[in-house]
Amino acid sequence: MSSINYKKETNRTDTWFALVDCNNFYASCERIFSPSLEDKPIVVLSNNDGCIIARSKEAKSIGIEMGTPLYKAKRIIKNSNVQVFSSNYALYGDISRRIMSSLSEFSTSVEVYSIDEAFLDISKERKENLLEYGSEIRAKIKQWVGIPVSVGIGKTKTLAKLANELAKRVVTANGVYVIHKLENEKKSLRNIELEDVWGIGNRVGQNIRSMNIKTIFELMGLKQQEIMERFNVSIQRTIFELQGIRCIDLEHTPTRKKSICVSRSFKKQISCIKKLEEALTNYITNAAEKLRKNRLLATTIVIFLHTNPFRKSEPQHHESLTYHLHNASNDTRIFIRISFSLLKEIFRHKTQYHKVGIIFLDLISEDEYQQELFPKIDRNKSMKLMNTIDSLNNTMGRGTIIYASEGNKKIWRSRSSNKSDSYTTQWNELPIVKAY
DNA sequence: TCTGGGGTCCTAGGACCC
DNA sequence: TCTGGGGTCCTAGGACCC
Repeated sequence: MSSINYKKETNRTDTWFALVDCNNFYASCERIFSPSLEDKPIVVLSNNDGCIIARSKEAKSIGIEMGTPLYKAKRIIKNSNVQVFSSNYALYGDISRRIMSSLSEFSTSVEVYSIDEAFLDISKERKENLLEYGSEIRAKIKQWVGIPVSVGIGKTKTLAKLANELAKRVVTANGVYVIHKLENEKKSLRNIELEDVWGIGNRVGQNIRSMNIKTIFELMGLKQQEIMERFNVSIQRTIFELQGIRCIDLEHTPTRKKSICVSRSFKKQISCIKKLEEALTNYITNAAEKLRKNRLLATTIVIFLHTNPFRKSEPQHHESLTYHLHNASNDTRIFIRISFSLLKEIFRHKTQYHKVGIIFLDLISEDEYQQELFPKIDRNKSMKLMNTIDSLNNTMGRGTIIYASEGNKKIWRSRSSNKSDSYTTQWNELPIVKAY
């Protein structure tokens, strides 16, 4: 059994982390510019209008479950007049950026953990009244950006996460909860399951239960030796963190990406390789743009395709192919050329495909690039061209310059039948205010 | 008819090397 | 009669997260 480097003795005891989590983030974003939606049930759909991935409080309370396919919820949506939105990542991403930059007012150490969550190290800022500080954060974000957030505070990231769960569930908490010592929280944790702990999913939860450990308290009450013997490092870390022993630090600088993936399901199944190439061109264009934005080069590319796994009666095909480049690159043209030949190898005729995608792996920084001895492509020219295309697409709008192999019919486009405007990122979609 | 997308980390097992 | 041991790297798959 491997073990972790856990340092009880050297562990700073005066650390306080806050986890700020936006409530029903996507649904709340939709409300900022449509105040009439306040108090109404809202759901937001995944790409291709497939599943429900965000629900307002009202939508949750009428029993709409996370991840439900839209078609299964049609009836309740109609009966309860639920407002349905296709996902609008331009809007959510921009609102997220505003929140994260606001949070830097409250701590010099902010880790942006996801689009709607951030960890703050608030040890220095305000130790004497944590609850008050949490409330201040909550009030200011609502005032400045218009998004309701919950704040959980604890001595480790795992405890801050758990506190955040309580901030949402404990009625009297008003969206802010501080865990000083987990031992004292028996009452409020009554309805919290093992799986509600950050790092414990369904599988691990089941395993732990099968060891006859049923509650968070039993789990955190284990002796060190027992923990080391019975669990792998990930779970060891989680348990120590519950005990207030810090094992997971704040990540101050965003770590360099290790992979970049772009893939989408199609509106309709596709059996023609030409159409797959068109879709793939579009995904590669996006993925390569991400590479360049992060000043990265890819050394390995993987392309994959598959049929619709839910259509069990139809022949299934699920395959991927990997290619290692001699020289790392971020030139879209090179990726398109290679991908097309990979696609030809795995494509099967008379098969109804549902999705293709590309993954870039083994990413290196542009600064680490080693010049080829006999380059086939002039790298300076390539960089100039890519930069020009990127800047045109940035300033004039996405899709101003596209690659010919993307085609113009775009029958592979994902469904997005009810998307709100990109109020804050597109000049022509600015909200209009009428004053009478 | 209709079921998302994008990541990270850990582990076990095999290949390979000396 | 007798056929080691230890280390590293790679990969696939599992589990987790949002």
